[in-house]
Amino acid sequence: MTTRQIIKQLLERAIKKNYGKKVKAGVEKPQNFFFGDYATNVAMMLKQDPNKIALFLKSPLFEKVETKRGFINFFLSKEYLQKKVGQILKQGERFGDLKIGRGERVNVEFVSANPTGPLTLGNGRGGFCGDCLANILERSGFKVTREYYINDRGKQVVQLGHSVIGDEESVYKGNYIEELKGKMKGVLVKGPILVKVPAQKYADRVGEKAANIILKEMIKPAVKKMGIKFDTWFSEKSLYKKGEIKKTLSLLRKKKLIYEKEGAFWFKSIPFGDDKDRVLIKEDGEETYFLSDIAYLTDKINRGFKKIIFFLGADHSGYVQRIKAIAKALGFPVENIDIIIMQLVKLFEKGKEVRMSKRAGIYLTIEELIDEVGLDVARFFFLQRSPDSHLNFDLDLARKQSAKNPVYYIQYAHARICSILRKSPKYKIQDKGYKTLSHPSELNLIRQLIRLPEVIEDTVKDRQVQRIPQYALDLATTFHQFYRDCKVISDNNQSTKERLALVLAAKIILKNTLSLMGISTPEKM
RNA sequence: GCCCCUGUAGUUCAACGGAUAGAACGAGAGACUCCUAAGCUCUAAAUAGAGGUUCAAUUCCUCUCAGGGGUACCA
Repeated sequence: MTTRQIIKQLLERAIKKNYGKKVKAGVEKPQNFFFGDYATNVAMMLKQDPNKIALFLKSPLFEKVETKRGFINFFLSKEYLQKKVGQILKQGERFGDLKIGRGERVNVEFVSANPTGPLTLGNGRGGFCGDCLANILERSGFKVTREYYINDRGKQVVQLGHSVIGDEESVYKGNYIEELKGKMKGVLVKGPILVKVPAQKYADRVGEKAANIILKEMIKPAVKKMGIKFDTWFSEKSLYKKGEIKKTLSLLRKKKLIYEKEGAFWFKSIPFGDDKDRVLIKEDGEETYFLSDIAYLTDKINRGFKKIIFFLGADHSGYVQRIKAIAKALGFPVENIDIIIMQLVKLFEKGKEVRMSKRAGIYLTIEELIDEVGLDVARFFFLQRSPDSHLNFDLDLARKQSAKNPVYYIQYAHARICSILRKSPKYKIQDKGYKTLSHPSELNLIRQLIRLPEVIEDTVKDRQVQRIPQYALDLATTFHQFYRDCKVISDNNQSTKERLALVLAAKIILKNTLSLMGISTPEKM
C-alpha cells in the first residue's frame, strides 16, 4: 500500500468512528513542503474543526500533524522514512508495482497509421504516449496487449495504388513513392492485363502490394526504432478473410440495426448517441471502414478484453462518438472504453509553420527525428506534454536544444549513482536500520522515492502520462541536492553503509521511472 | 452553423476546485581543497478579456476575442 493510501485509510476510519460519516478523503502532496508531506482538505469538506480531526490521527507514521487554514498537514516521521529504504531495496524493480489491475486484460491500440506512408511526428507522439501508458498499466497489475490496427484495404489503398502507378488519380507524393515504383517495377511493367485483373482492380492490387511493402519496410522498422513492441498487428483485411464482416452484418440485421436507404445500407447509430446514422455498405457495394470498425471492436470484445483503450490523433476526434455508439450497440460497457485524443503536432521551420501532409509529400518522419536527437530525447520530449496540448515542433530548435534536454539531467543522476557505486567499498546491504539517515536532504530523497507508486496510481486513473517525466525531474533534482549535501563515501563506516543503501534505492527508483518511459539508464555519461 | 481541444513568465510546457501558480530553455548574478560542473545556489519574469457558481477558481458555467481539429455513400 502506498503511504498516501495508508493516510487515507487512517483518516477515513477516524472520521467514521468519530462522526459516523463515510467519506472519501482527498489526500494530496501539497505544492509547498512547508505544508507537510501530505495534506487533506477533508475538514473543510465536512465543515468540521480540523484541530478536532487532527487529534484523532495519532500514528507512528507521523512526526506531527498540523492544521493550517482549514487543512490538515501530515509530516512523516524519520523512522517511517528510514524503514522505507529497506523496503525499496527488498522489492527492487517491483517497487512501485500496484495490484489495482487484478490481472484484468486491457487492449491498448495506438499508432495504427495507415500503411500509405512513413510514420510522422504525430504518429510518434501517440506511439510514445500509448507505449508509456501500456507500461504503466502493466506495472499496475493489468494484462496488457499492445495493438496496431492496419487499414490495409479500402479507398486509401486504391489511392496508394494510383500513386505508385503514377496515373492521373495519383494522390500521395514523396520520395517513398518513387522508391516503391522502383521496388514494384515488375508488377508495374506488366500492367493490368498481364497481372490478370480487370483494369479497375489493378490500382487496388498495386496498392495492396505497396501497402504490404510500406508496412514491412517502413512502418515496422520505424516502430522498432521507437522502442515499441506490438503484441498484435491486426489487419483490417483479415476481418474479411475470416468472414467476420459477414457475421457482423448478420448480427446487426438480427438486432434490426440496419436499414436501406438510397441504395446504401445504414447503421442506426443515432439511438446510441451518434450525431447521425452511418453508412455500412455504399451504393456501389463497397463496404466502409465503419463496418470494419464494428467487426473489429466485436473481435476485441470476443478476445476477452475488459478495457479497451484507443490513442487517436485529433483529426480522428469525430470517431469518439462513433466508437462509443458501436460499443453501446454491442452491449459493451462504454465506461470501459477509453479514447485518448492526442492533439496534432505542428511542424515549424525557421519560425514558420510547415503544413505536414503525406499527400503533398511534406512531412518529418519519426525516424528522422530519432536520428537527429536520439530516442531518449524524442521520447521524453513527447511524453512531457499533455495529450491536450497543441504541440508546436521546431526541428531547428529541437536540434539545438537536444543537448540540453532535461532527459540528460535525469540520466545524469543515474550515472552519478553508478559512479558512486563503482567506487564504493563492498558492504552487505541490510534491509533494516538506517538510523543515521537524518539529514534533510537524505529524508527528502526518501520522501521523493516513495512517491513513485502514487504517481503510477494517479496516472492509471486519469491517463495523464506527462506526470511521469515530471516526477522523474523532481526525483533527479532531489537526488542532485542530496549529492551536494551528503558525501556518500566517507570515514564514517555506518553512515557510508546506510547512504550507499539509500543511493542504491534511488538507483532502483530512477531506473523504474525511466523504464516506464522507455528511456535508457546509462551507467556513465 | 454545430461538436471537440487550446490560450499560463521572452519561448516550450506543468499544476484531483485548495494554501505563496511550478519547471526547462533563454536573460542576469554567485559558489569548487571534496564520490561526474550534463551538477548546485540566487534574481527578474505569467493565468487572453468580462461576468457567474463556491468558504476557496488557472481549473467549473456563460459570453467575447484568438488559434487548432472534426463535421463525406474518404480513411
